[in-house]
Amino acid sequence: MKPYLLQTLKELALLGAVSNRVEISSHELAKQLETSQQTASRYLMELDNVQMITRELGIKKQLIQITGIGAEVLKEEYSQYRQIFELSNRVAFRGKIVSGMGEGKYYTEQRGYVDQFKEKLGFAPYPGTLNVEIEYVERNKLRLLKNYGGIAIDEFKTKNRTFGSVLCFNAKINNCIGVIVLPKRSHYSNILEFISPHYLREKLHLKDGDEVEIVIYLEK
Amino acid sequence: MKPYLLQTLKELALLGAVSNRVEISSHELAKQLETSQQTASRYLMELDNVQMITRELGIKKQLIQITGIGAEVLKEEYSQYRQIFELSNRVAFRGKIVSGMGEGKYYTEQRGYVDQFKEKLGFAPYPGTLNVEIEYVERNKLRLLKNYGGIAIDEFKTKNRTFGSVLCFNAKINNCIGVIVLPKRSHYSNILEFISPHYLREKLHLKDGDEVEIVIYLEK
DNA sequence: ATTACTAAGCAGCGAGTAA
DNA sequence: TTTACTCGCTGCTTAGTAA
Repeated sequence: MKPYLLQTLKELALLGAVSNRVEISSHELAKQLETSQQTASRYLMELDNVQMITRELGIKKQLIQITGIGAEVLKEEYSQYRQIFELSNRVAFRGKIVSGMGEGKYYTEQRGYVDQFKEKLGFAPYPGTLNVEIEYVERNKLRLLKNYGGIAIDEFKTKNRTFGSVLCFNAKINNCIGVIVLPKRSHYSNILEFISPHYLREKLHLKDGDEVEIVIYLEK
Repeated sequence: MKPYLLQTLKELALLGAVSNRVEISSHELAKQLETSQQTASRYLMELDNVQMITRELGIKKQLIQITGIGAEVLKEEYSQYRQIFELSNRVAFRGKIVSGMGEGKYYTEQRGYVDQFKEKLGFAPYPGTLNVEIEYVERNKLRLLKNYGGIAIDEFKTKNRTFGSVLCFNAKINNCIGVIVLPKRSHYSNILEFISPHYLREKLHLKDGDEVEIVIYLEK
């Protein structure tokens, strides 16, 4: 959606056009938007074309109401601003399901991790992790997360090797509860690993390439 | 502020740039905004020019943080969306102080009105109204108001004439409590009349031409 | 008064490229 | 890799104007 159309839609919404028809001329709208009458008129036509408003053209003025589609767009925008200012104890990611190469299963079966998961998270994970690939740029959000803490799982040693400490965050994937596991060290990876008492891939009917929505909840 | 700059600022904020420095290249930003690297770079320069972000240019990437000015712009935007979706029991106006021609005083001194004000609003108004001129286009908001009700003051007759019924709405002008009085009949006027137990013009140090913010609170 | 067309001008876009 | 310049081209804007 073009930014100037969004602005126009918001202006109409502020005049009450979400729930009522609003009487406004292209000239008046132009004044509100600080642009010309011609441009305002064109904006209204464009919004009409993409079915975000309905218009009743009279001989003078026009009655405008925002449609369901238009209201959805505004709500999405509103939710992003809430994300910025209100829900700073939540961090959201979009990503898509990918397969690991069995390392998830290997790690989630280590006694040293499992015992701590039981103690600190309250469950033993289903063997294996659900891997979600996120956009590289979202590592900025991951950095936020690491600063905020999370539930620490300590490192431990077996006779063969050392298993590094990890940070856990309560999260939801497509609204289903689970836990995100991030290696405490290591640089940023574009894969988020999800553990849960259940086999999430089956429970959520997910296959590789599916788009998912992840929301992480910060404790403090 | 140009709409596309606002969108860019919002995108940066979603990555956490309000409270943290965010590491991002113009190419990555371009991908987020679905535009070209050159355009993203130009956007960042423009935002920098108007002091809405600070940049630390490294040889790779850049560290970006939103400034106080930038955060203000985003908050204003957020507040408008709240207006649309949350505070639909509030209606806000901007306007400027104007002088009436003494009619306010004439009306607010009529026994027929004063007695009803005392009974239904709980105070006798200071004689005279504080008049605020609003943008003509905001009559759309006034129409919303009238549909929602308000406190009705009934018409009454003296031996000389009839005084029409009016609708009262609890409101704040520059955060100071008072009551907006709208004639029940009559077409839309671009003047809002404010009554209060106090002499508001003095209490708020207002003079003609001053910009004020009015918020009307709907009961139900 | 309106809305909205045409036409011309100009701002913004992005390919190419330098540093 | 980066950022950001130039410059040609596209598309948005607006003056003029018809209906």
